[in-house]
Amino acid sequence: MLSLLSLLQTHRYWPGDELAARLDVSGRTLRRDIERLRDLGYSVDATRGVAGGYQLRAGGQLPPLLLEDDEAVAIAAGLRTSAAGSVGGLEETSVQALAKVVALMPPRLRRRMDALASQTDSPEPWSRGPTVDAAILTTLAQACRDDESITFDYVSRDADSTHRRVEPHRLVSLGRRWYLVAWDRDRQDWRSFRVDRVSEPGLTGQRFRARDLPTEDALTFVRAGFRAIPQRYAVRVRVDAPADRVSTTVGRWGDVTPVADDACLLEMKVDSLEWPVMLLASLDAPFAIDAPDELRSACAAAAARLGAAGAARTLR
Amino acid sequence: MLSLLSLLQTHRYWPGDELAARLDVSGRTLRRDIERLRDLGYSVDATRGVAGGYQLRAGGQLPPLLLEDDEAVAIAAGLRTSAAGSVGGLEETSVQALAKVVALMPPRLRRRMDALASQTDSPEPWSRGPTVDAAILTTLAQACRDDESITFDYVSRDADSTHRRVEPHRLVSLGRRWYLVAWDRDRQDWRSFRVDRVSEPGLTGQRFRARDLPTEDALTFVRAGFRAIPQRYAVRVRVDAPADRVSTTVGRWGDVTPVADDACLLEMKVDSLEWPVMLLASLDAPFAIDAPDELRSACAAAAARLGAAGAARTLR
DNA sequence: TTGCTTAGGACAGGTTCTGTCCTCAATCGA
DNA sequence: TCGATTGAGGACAGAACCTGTCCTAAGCAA
Repeated sequence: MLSLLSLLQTHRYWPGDELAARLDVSGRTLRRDIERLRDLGYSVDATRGVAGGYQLRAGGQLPPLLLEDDEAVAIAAGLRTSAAGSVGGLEETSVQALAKVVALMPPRLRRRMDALASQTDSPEPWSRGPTVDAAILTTLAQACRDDESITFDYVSRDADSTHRRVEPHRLVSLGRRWYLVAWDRDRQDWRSFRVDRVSEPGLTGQRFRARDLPTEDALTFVRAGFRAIPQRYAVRVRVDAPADRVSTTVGRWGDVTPVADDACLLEMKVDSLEWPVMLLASLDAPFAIDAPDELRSACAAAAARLGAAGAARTLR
Repeated sequence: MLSLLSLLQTHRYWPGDELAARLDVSGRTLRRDIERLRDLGYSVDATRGVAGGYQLRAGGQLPPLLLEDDEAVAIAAGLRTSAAGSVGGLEETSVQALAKVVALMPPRLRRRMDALASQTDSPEPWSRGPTVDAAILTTLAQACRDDESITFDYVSRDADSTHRRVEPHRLVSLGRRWYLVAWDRDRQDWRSFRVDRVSEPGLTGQRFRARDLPTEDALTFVRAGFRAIPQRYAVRVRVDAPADRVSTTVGRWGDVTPVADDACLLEMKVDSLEWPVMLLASLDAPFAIDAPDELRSACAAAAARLGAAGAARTLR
């Protein structure tokens, strides 16, 4: 029946006798198998008459997906970018799905995926959060899923590097960073680890019995460990352009509030002024900076460089 | 056996008697079923002895993937971003995979996916090519796969809008744009359509017999229809910073060639100067513009705006 | 060495599947 | 309207397969 399901997925439309020939069964048996698929919840439509046939429709449940090699690699690549945050709100699910796909990938597809990753630039080179290696994320996700203890090197905030042996519980995406909530075997206590500071994760092959978290869930645990550190710069700039035009460029990385027909207030919270400078440079509109002072300095410096570039030709 | 496969995919490790209990079969039958899966090409590893059990390994082929609802939505979202070009070289495969996943998605998951897409910003708001609606791409991909004729509205280069009835052949990704190669029924000839100019695509339910292209493949056909239009601006800028530092920011959208220890040549081909201006503004390094003249003007204009912003505080 | 797990053969009994034959019904084109 | 072509599905005989039971063998960790 997997063969039948596989055939139905590769092509939308199949005349019954063609399917039967492919599966080397009689027409009656083919109709019985179709009926069995339907009983299992798959939606197989049929058309009688001239040019009749069968087709698998989206039904009550997603059937097992039978993927070509290239498709599997594309799925893994897409999930990697989602796990990196390009699709807000799906990071954790993307990592789970990626772990599942990667765990089952034949080695030759795994190598193609890795080769692709190594020659793919990050879609957002000025990353808003630290870059997290998708391979590390995937390994951690697998360990969480399988209740398998792991070891890794960890660099904490005060730059000490330690070797850790932990029982991973859950991965949490919070504020553009990934955290691993795990039981630290050496410290005999729960810890929350920034994934961007994790390196050389290794599966140990040892399984453990999952422990109860001291908090209601992993997200709560991670938050409890926070001292609320506001982002470094709160940018406020008045831009003399319509809000919708500015929004188009800013995207989801800032808030744009109309203050007049052709003026708006742009607010951003950032750790680096690089991106607001880039943004303001590209807006073909006058603007006035309300805060912070550092942004004015950065703009002045950029203006000097851009101005000097304009002048350079004149001297030739 | 799908139940067994499903269980093996959800968790790495299963003792045999636990699996047997879950499936409500005897241990012997469980071992027979495992053997059948192995005969079908799945790699099921087993460990005897204390803490023994079964686990599904990546083997010679990717097994059918059994996905949770959230995982399917994450896969679709990731494929959408890949189809949009965030992962170079996989656009066509991503669209194919997306078409397959979407075709089989139960309506409730389809709605969740659409809802997510409508509230997701493009990962690159300053798109290098025209934005292509992933839903349109998916519809076109399905029609290509199923040899089903479609209709759509089309705005050609000279802004005429026409209604078309075509037999789609192939989607081609070329130079950051998507093209549909199809047989136009009304004009009785092959045509290549820019997907960003397609709207309201509709499946007709009518299948057709695939025709032979007049060229060797669809890519050749699309290229034959090109007048080679060079991109509008060829940017050449000398930057007084190390090449690797500049590369980090530029990513794959420009070429960076070292010309000295702490200087390099940046070359980009763009249709809009917006992005080079942004880039140069954010580089904390002096630079000299070799070409084009328009970039100097744009930098001077940006410098004026950024400079004015710096001056605004002084007046307060 | 012992206990715990998987591996797999032999067997009886029961269950399911298959192909054949057939009627019925829907669809499409002439 | 009619004929051809497709799917739907019942009845039947025969074959094939599956299951659980019982058992021995083997690998692994304590």
